[in-house]
Amino acid sequence: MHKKLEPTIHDIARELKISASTVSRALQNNPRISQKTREKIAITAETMGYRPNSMASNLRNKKSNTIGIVVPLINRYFFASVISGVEEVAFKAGYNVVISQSNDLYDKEISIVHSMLAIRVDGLIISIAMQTTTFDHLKIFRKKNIPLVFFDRIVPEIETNKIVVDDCMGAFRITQHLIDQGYQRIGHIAGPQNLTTYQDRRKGYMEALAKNGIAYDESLVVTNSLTLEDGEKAAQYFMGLPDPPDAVFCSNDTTALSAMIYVRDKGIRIPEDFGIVGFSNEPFSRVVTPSISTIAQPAFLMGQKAAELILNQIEHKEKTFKTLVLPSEMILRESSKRKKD
Amino acid sequence: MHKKLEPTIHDIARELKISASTVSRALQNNPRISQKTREKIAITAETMGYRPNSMASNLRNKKSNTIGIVVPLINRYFFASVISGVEEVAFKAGYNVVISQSNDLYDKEISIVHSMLAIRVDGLIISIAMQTTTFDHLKIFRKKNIPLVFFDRIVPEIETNKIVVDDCMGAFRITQHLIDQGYQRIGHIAGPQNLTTYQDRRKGYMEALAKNGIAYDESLVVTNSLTLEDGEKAAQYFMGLPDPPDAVFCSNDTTALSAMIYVRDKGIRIPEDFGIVGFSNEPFSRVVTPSISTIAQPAFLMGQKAAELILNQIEHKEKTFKTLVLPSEMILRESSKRKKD
DNA sequence: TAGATTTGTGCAATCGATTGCATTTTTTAT
DNA sequence: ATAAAAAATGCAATCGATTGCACAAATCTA
Repeated sequence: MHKKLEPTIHDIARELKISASTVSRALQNNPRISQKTREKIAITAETMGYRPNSMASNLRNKKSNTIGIVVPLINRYFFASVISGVEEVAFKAGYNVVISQSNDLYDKEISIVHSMLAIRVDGLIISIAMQTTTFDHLKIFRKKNIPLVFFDRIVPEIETNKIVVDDCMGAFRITQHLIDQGYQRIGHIAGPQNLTTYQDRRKGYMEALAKNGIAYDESLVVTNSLTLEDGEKAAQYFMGLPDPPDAVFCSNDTTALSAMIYVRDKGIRIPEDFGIVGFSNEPFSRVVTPSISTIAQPAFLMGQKAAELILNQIEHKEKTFKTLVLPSEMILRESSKRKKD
Repeated sequence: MHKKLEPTIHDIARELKISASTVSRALQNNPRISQKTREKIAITAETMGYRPNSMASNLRNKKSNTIGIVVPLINRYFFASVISGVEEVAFKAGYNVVISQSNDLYDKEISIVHSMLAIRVDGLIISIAMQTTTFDHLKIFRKKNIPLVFFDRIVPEIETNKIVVDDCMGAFRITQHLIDQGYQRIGHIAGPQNLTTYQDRRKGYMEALAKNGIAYDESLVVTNSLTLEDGEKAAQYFMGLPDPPDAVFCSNDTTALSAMIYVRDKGIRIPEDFGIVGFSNEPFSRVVTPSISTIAQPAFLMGQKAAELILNQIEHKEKTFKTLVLPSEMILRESSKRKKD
């Protein structure tokens, strides 16, 4: 017995002694095909185990039914959650989701983006790599008019849909919280300043200081890549200052954690003697001791919204671009609450 | 000016006044085309911004260059890491990765798997849903001879490539560790027993008891879905027993964590009065207080291996199936080390 | 220089589904 | 019963890349 191939509409047509066009139309429930034939075809298709070949219809329709998503790292909780949200919405709408990760490398990002173009994704959702500072590879999408959505790490100079959380406001509020708790000298661990995300967090920090009449002290701001090691080094730097800070706002929870461990191991009490807050609400920040105050970003929602935006562009040919700013939520925990309420 | 379409090989052919076949061959570096023509074509393709339409070639070649991956939940660290590993290997090999999540629901899994068939994935990598107990939707792959790889949550009755960690051994060793630490009555929080993963962890636990001449006490084993709440409830149950255990081996870190918090909040000292160990090495287990002893699974490696297996099947038409058992690693932390070494 | 090779290109069919237009069949009106 | 209108179906081209085979051009042989 030779290999059994997948049945096609032609096989169904032959079986029923009708034309392939009729089969095609019937399967799409085209009203021009009589009810009777449609049912007959549906049944035959079912019994023959027919499944439409999407490569063929995609080719003909010039539509891949695929959404691409590019993130720095898939196994980062925030990004994984965004992907999860995208998948949920896309799947319901009948789209497939192709993923790839840049590992925060510029060259890989370029390579990925080109591959996404090659497979003719109907739209691309992307959060750019830390390394990325030029954007020709993304401008192609605008030129070719392929829907493009940036999330979290956006590119201001490209006009398209964008979704961010209110980084500035989040940073402002949590810095204000530190001030409210009576901390006097507040340091900041800032992330790469080529990313608006981290620019904004820094801005929120500075605005909170300004609003409370606290002078901005550049020596209290450390800029790095926000790894565990970076957090520890920053903490070490802070503690070595002649007049060290008594609290620090970290641009992510990872550095908040390693800084906290460093400070704690120095025998400094948290939050009594030193306050720490992070950003992102990583799962661990809730369960470490002391638990870390932070800003929660609605990652899953962000993914859903990103998918909705891109689907609108794809299907309704929405022409206007918006920038969604999703609200962040301040979550206060042990690491910064030294006042009793 | 009307819409500028993507150039095709026909456009290149027209431009150079040659045939599309020649262009096609030249772009594939077919030696039958002269060096000179090949270069000419390469240059024209470049200047025209030509990108092969993969839908067209996929259709013709009956190959989608796509690997599907189905996991219960994308934003679970373990699964996200596996996906990350798959993506890395697949991308290097020129394959795209399409993802979908079952949310541990049987019906969604079926729906996803059918959609993967519809887009004609060249292979599927899957970890089945907790709910899944019948497997017709997966047997289709065997029938149609589409490469299939199970990882972590496998289906024993389907003969194909599989990758697991040594759950039984991991469970055995960490239970043995508890015994070595002098714990006498060791409980177990078991996961859904329709999954081999959790069967094996339970088996390892029982074997360790047996080896040490400890009678198996059914009242010390709780089976549930391993959520945070389940862990807390289990702990509550254990502590309410007339003769409660003095240690517990939890089938995942999530229940280990919530059980630990419950026990700790009861004022019981960990590890002095009560030992806790988990499974999976979730990122948080290292940073909570006390840190949780656990079994690390090489998730990223698992993803890489899964991709390699499936690529071998796809490209070299490898006929034999193997079951890779990756070694797990025992990571001892504060929650179970009460003896000084 | 004619004939045999080798090398380079092109023709046309193919992959499977879709669709404008033409054609056939059925229904309705007169 | 017959023309006109409506409904159902089929033909053939198309989407873009690939490839077996045929044919043409260049090179070699005697």
